[in-house]
Amino acid sequence: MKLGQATIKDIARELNVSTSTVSRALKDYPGISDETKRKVKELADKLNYRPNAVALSLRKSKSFTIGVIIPEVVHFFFSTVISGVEEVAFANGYNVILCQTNEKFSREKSSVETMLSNQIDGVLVSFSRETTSFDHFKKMIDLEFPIVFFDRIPDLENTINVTVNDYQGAYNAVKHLIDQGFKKIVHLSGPDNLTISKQRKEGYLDALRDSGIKVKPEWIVECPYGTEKESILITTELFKNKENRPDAIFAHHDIVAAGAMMALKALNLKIPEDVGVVGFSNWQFSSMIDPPLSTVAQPGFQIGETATKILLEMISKKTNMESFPQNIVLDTELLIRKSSVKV
Amino acid sequence: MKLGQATIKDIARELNVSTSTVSRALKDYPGISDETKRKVKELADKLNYRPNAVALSLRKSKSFTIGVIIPEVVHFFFSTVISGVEEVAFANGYNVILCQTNEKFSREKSSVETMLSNQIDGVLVSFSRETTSFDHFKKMIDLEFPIVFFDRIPDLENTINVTVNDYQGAYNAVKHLIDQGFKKIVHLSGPDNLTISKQRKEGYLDALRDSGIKVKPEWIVECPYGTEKESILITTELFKNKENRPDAIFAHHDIVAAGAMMALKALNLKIPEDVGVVGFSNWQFSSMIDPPLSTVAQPGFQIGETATKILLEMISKKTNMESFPQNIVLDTELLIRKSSVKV
DNA sequence: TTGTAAGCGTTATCAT
DNA sequence: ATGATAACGCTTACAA
Repeated sequence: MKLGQATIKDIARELNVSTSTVSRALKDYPGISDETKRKVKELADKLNYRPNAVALSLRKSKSFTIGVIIPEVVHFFFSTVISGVEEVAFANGYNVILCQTNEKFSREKSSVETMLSNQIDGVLVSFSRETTSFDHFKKMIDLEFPIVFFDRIPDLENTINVTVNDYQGAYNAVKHLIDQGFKKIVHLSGPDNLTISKQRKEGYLDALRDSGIKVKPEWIVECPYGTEKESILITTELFKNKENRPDAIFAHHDIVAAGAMMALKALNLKIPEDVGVVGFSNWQFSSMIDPPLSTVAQPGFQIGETATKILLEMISKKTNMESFPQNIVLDTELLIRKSSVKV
Repeated sequence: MKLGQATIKDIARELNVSTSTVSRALKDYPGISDETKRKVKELADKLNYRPNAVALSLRKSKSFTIGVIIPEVVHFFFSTVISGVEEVAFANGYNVILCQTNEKFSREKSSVETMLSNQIDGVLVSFSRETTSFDHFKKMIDLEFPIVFFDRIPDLENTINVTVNDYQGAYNAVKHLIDQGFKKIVHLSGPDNLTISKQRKEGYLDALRDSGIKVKPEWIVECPYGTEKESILITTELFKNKENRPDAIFAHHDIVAAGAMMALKALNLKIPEDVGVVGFSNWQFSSMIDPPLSTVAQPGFQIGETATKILLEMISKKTNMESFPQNIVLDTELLIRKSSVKV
């Protein structure tokens, strides 16, 4: 495309051979004289020849590019996943095209269109908060287009998903709070339509139930946006009255937990003496805040790696769809720090 | 590429017209009967026709794709920049291909090759910590390949760069520490080969000089990796002895500052009473740590937006190279929080 | 108003 | 050992 870029044709012309000869020489096909090979390669080198990946894509119906659709890059979790994706993709000669939806359904749909138009070989998806219809993904699946969902997975048949055990992670976190002697544990939950939110809520509920603690409905508050500000407002509301004040928080993720901690401090409540706090995701900052935040760590990098490995396998069709594990569930790890440990 | 994907040929065959007619009808070219247009569009719709972007790329020598080469996605600053890039690219119908170098020179070189092979229309670059030779970029520039550097800019002629005023940001930060009464201010600096590191160091030096403070050589310590751990080690070393102990830290970025704060706390030094701390970049966590960290905020999103806008202009050659501003320098903002304010 | 054909860069197939 | 040709999907002179 760049004016200066040499093509196979240029080499062929200059050497008075055919393009097929050049093509073959460059890839060491049998049946090309060493002499020719040498000349071709030398000239290619000199002209700084670089195969045109676009022409190859067209010819081979394969672009060596995978797409990633995620809500937002700036979320630590997602950027960690991308790192894992990039790593595996790069190691296998694949490029990564990135589309962030900013949690918008419309952007997600157009991202899917773009990706299909661009003949990408497969796609990794974690869908937006707004997404409730999955027709756009269904379409891809029906076309047998390689697609792997991670973190946020859809309610569809025959999808391949990579997640962490959100239920167990939440269960362990809440169990830990109970073990520490906390009894009135509220849950700042995530958007209701996401499976991860449901799973974490279930884990929370079951942990309380298993310990014989009756859950009050007002203990579960949805934080749909998951921002610090939202969390501060909600937490302040929950804790401002002395009577019946809860004594612990299990937050849907660390930003929400951090917001809650700020609100608690503003109310002059001590963490963990008055209120224990556990978050989810182990964001970069979680070990640095005061007190350090206990949290459920998700292996983001590993999620990215795993999802990409599976996707690349699907692409190269080493195996058929049926042989793929439908759901890969990775383990979380409860990191106990000061915010939840009674002294 | 997907077996199921309809092409212009399919439509042509089914409708008994030529492919050119279909092509023209689809894009409302003049000189096509309304009747034909209608039929073509209807069928296209029914077959779920989607133009093959790869074929278009090849034909037009234009891929509507830009590349981004950065050290690491997981850095809050870079992911913020990507957000800005994505936003502008998307709004203009461009895709974003992402390559992270993991701060490796070799990866950077191969990324450049990949991008060139893939006929991307332009590239945004913030190079790796290891990079000291710029031949690979020089090659692109000589080919008049559209390229915009941001944040980390090379020592090359005729490049277009988007940065923040690191010098001024650092100067303001250190001036602020001096105004607060701190006198023995150390600088935990960045990798020496990066312009940003040099600029920040200069700002630091000039601020001290302008206030008549003599800088001791041992006050400047390089933190090449910029990790929390590295910073903890270095800070502990710097502050463990009572005599001649410094009384403030200006860190090259917030992670380093956060590490320093952890080290100070471990030494039982109070922030900001005993030691004032200012960071750089306003990472997400900076307002949440204890005490909240004063820092120099960089407009990451805006850097991404600006760089991408310029790149797209270069691509569409609305203007010629000479008319481009060589250096866009955006302003930083000093965010004063508790970590640097003497009570 | 529509069709024909060439071409973007590459490779696979069939000749020679 | 090498060449000619068609094809991938699409656009665009040029012709009709």
